[in-house]
Amino acid sequence: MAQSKVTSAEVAARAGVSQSAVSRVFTPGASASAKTVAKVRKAAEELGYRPNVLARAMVSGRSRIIGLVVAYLENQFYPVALELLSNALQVRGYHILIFTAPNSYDDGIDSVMQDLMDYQVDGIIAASVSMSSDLSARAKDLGIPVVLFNRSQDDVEVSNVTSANRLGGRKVAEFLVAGGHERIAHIAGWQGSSTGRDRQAGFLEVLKAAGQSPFAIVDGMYKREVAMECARKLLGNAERPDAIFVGNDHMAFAVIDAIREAGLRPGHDISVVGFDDVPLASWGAYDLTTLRQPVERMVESTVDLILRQIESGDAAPERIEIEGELVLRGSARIPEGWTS
Amino acid sequence: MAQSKVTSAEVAARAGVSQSAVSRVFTPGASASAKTVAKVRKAAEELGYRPNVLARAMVSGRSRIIGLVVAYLENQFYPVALELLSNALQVRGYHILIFTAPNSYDDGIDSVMQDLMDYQVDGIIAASVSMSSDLSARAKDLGIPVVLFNRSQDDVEVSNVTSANRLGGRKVAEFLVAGGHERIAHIAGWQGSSTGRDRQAGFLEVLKAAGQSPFAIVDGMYKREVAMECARKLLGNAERPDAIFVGNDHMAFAVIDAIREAGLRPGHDISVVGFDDVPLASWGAYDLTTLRQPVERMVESTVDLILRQIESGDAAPERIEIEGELVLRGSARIPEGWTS
DNA sequence: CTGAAAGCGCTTACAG
DNA sequence: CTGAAAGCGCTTACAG
Repeated sequence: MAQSKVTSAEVAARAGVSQSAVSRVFTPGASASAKTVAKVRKAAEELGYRPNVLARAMVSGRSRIIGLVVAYLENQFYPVALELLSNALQVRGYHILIFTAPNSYDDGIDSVMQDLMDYQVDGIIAASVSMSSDLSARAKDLGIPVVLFNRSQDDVEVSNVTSANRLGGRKVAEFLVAGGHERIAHIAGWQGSSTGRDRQAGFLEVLKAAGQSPFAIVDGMYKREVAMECARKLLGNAERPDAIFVGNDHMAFAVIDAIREAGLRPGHDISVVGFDDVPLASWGAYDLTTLRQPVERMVESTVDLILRQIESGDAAPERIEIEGELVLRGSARIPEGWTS
Repeated sequence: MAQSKVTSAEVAARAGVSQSAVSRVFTPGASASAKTVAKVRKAAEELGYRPNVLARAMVSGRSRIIGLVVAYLENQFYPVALELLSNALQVRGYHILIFTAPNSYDDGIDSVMQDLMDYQVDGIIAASVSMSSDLSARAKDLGIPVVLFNRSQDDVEVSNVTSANRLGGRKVAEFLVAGGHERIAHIAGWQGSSTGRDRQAGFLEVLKAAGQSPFAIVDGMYKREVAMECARKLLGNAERPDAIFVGNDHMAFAVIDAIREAGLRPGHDISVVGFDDVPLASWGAYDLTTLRQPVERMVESTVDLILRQIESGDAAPERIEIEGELVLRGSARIPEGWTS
C-alpha cells in the first residue's frame, strides 16, 4: 500500500506543483489556492504522504514534543495525571516524551535534563521531582518553558501548578478537631518537597489555633515502607493517637494496613485522613477520607500554561493553585452535623 | 552560562577543526585522532555543546524514540511496566514517546498510529491495545519494528512478549481444584484479547480434566465496574460459588470488595485468585493470591527484542512467553500440604 | 585521520 | 498565490 517514507517532493511531482506548495498545504495558516490544495491533497492521499515531524522541527524550531519528568509511578496519582496529560496534549498536537528520574536526588536529574535538551523538547513538565535550581535556570536560558506539576519551588522563577496544599492541610485539621480528636498525629509528606511542607504547615496552624499540639509529627517521605514503619511505631505505644493525618493517599493506605494489622478499625478506633483522592481511595478495602486534589483541573491548567508559554513565547512564570475539597468516607469519624 | 543552542560549527571554529571532525568525535565508532578528540571535547565543554538529536535523526534515520501505545493506566500493571520500560530504554539511549489510546476499539488506534509514524519513531511497543492487522502491516511496510507487550495477535506476523497465560490459567485451576473447591466461577479477562482468552482456556482445560464444569463464566472486560457487577450477581444467588478466578488483579480487587460488601470473607467463605501480582496485591487490605506476571523479565525481553530489531534490522517476528508462578496469600484457601 | 560537500525533509523569506 | 533557493544541524561517503 503505502510507500516507505514518502516525501513532499514526490507529492509535488505527482501533483504537478512545487515542493513549497506541498509544504504550504500542510502548514496551517499558509496560503494556497483551493485548486492547489485539492491537487496536493489528492496526490498526498494516493501516496500516503504525511509530513515528517522531525524535519519540520529542525527548521521551525518546534518539535511538538513535551518532556515529562516523572518517577514514583507506584503512587496512583501520577499514572492518572500522566494519562490525562497525554490525552490533553495529544488533542492539541503535542506528545509526551518520558524521562524517568530518581525521585528526590539531584544526582540523576542532572543527566536527565541534559537528555531532555538533546531532544529539543518544546517544553518541560516536571512532576514529582525536585529540579535543582541550576536546571530550571538552564532551561530558562535556552528559552524552554518549564512547568512544575504538583510541586513548587521558591528559589527559582518557574511556573507551577499545585492544589491549595496549605489550605488543604487546614481543612483536614479543622475536620479532625471538629470530630473531637485530641491526639492527632501527622505522618507528613516528604519535607524536602513543597507539598509536604505546605500541607503540614496548614495542619499545624489550625491545631495551634485550636489550642492543641500534635500528638506526633514524622516525615513519611511519601514512601509506603516509611509510612508503614511510622504507623507501627505510633500504634505500638501504650498511648495511641486517635487520628492520623497522612501526607498523601499512597502512604495512608499503608497506615490503614498497619492499623488493621494492630487489630484496630480505621474510622472507629482511629481516624485516618489522606491527601489526593486517587481512585483506590474510593475502593471498598480502603474507603479513605481524603482531601481531593482536583487532578483534571490541575492538568488543564498545566497544559494551558505550558502551551501558552510555548506558542506565545510568553515566559512570565505563573503560579496556579487550585482548591480541593475534603471527600468524606469511612476511614475517619464525621463530626456531628458536619457539612463540608 | 550556556549559550542558547550551540552548534557543531561553533565548536569546530573554537577547536580549530572542521565541522565534520566535531561530528565524528560525537559519533560512536567514527575515527578521530586522540588530539582531535581532546581539542573538540574541550571546546564542546566550554561552549556547553550537545549534538541535536533531531538533526542526527534526520540524516541517520534513527530518532532514538520508541513509541509506546498505552491505555488503562488505572490498572497498576501498566504504570509499573511503563516505568521499568522507560528506565531500561533510557539506559540504552532511547526514550519513550507516549501515545494514549482508547483501549479496545480500532477506531482511535488508527489515528494514533498515524501520529506515531509522523514522529519517525524507531520502534513501537504496543501495550494493552489491539492493533488492527492493517496497522501492524503498515508499520512493517515502513520497516518499523513492532512489539506487542502483554498481548499477542494471531492474524499478523508481529513480535510479542507475554507471560505464559494459558499455563497460568492451568496453574490457578489446579490450585483451586486441589483446594477442594467445587463451584469455581471465572470472571474472565476481556475475550477480545489474547490474554483473556488464553487464561480462560487453560483454566477450562484443567477443570474439564478434573471432571468439573465451571460454576459460571462471564467476561469482566478488564474493567473494575464490570467485574464488580458480575461479582454482585454471582453472590446474590442462593447458591454461590466457592471460588472465583478473576482474569486480572485489577478486577480481582473489585471482586474482593464485592465479597466483603456481601458480608463474606475472602479466603474463608470464598476463595479469590487474580492474575498479575501488581504491588497492590500484596498490600494488607487485599492480600491477594495471584498468578504473577514476571514484569521485570517481560520488560527485559521487550527491550532486547525491539532494540535488536532496530539495530540489526532483523525483523523476523519472535514470540516470547515467560512463565509466572502462583503467589500464595490470604485470599484463597491453600490446599493441605500444597507446595507450589 | 581529516576536510569539503552533499543531502536528510522540511519551512520560510524572497521575488515574481 | 507560487516557485526557486537558502538553510535548520547534523552524518556520511568521497578524496586526499
